[in-house]
Amino acid sequence: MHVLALFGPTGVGKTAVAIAVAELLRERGEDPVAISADALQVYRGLEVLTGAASPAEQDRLEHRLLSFVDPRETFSAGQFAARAHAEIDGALAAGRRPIVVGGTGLYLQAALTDLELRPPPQPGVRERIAADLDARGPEALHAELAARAPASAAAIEPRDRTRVARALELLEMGEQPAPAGEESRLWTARLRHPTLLCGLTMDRAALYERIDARVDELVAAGAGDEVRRADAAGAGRTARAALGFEDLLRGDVEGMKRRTRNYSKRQLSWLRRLQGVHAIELADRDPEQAAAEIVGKVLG
RNA sequence: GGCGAGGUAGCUCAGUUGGUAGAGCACACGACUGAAAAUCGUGGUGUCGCCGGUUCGAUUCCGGCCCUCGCCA
Repeated sequence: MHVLALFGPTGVGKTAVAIAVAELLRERGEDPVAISADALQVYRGLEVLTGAASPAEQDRLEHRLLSFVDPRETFSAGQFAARAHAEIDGALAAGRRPIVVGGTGLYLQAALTDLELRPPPQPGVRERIAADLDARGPEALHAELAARAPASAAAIEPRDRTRVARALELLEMGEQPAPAGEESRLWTARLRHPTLLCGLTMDRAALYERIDARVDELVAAGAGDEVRRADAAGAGRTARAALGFEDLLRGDVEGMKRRTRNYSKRQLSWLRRLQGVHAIELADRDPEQAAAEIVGKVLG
């Protein structure tokens, strides 16, 4: 049985499509299960802010890998990969159709492929480098990296704080940098299981309108309260990176909309880069029509 | 009506001692290996309010007009 993967930008309505696909699959006697590939919907207590499938939606289709991380904890693609592999393998072993649904490109690839990620940071190393980064700036650390590991530095932009820090971190741990270019497995077509990958797309102007409307809905549904509660409870660095987290603490709804639109565009860049994607244009169609195309033409 | 400040990119503004202008944001495209809803790279999109004067040349100096904001009537 093939894994089905649905990838698309935030606001495109992935959950509704996944549910509609699941209903068609049940008519064919299948037992589908959704496996979320989303870096922020993993946190407990941020379901409204992150637009996770609601309890009513989860009644219609079981969703895995939602709301299982304490927001005070930091989480990572590496931790996610192990969980996602276990969920997908478990579903297949049980004869269930895994529907990987997501918006986080790196998490989708982590779920579908064997990325061979470098080791996680040792305790204290990342904190020390972060402090150094704040004090001296990324370009100074990049220069240091260039002196100690020229090949590693050459693959990284001097102002790219995250990657400069990660490269130094690996260097101090005595690890090789992640492979780049041809060596990278990020864009490989070699997946862990036979997979049918659908890219959900929509006209840009329509997508941006939906995002703006969706942010208003999330705020009306209490996203601001969620964020204040998580903030008071000591939310960690990775959970605070959720779109709108810092914005809503400041009451900046427009800022959350802007960041969400920016993000959706980066997701579309990721989508175009993926190999073997079946493009599913949502345009003016409802989720049932899109689901019919996916089940009929793609799944066959 | 008087006084003052201002009109430059989609927005907020900088600037040009006179040689047709540039930042941030927005927007487009791209990168992406244990922070990825993160972090970055590339791209300037323009009747410099309008009309006239001076000048080889005016967005810049001068005059008039229009508009906006504030204060005073």
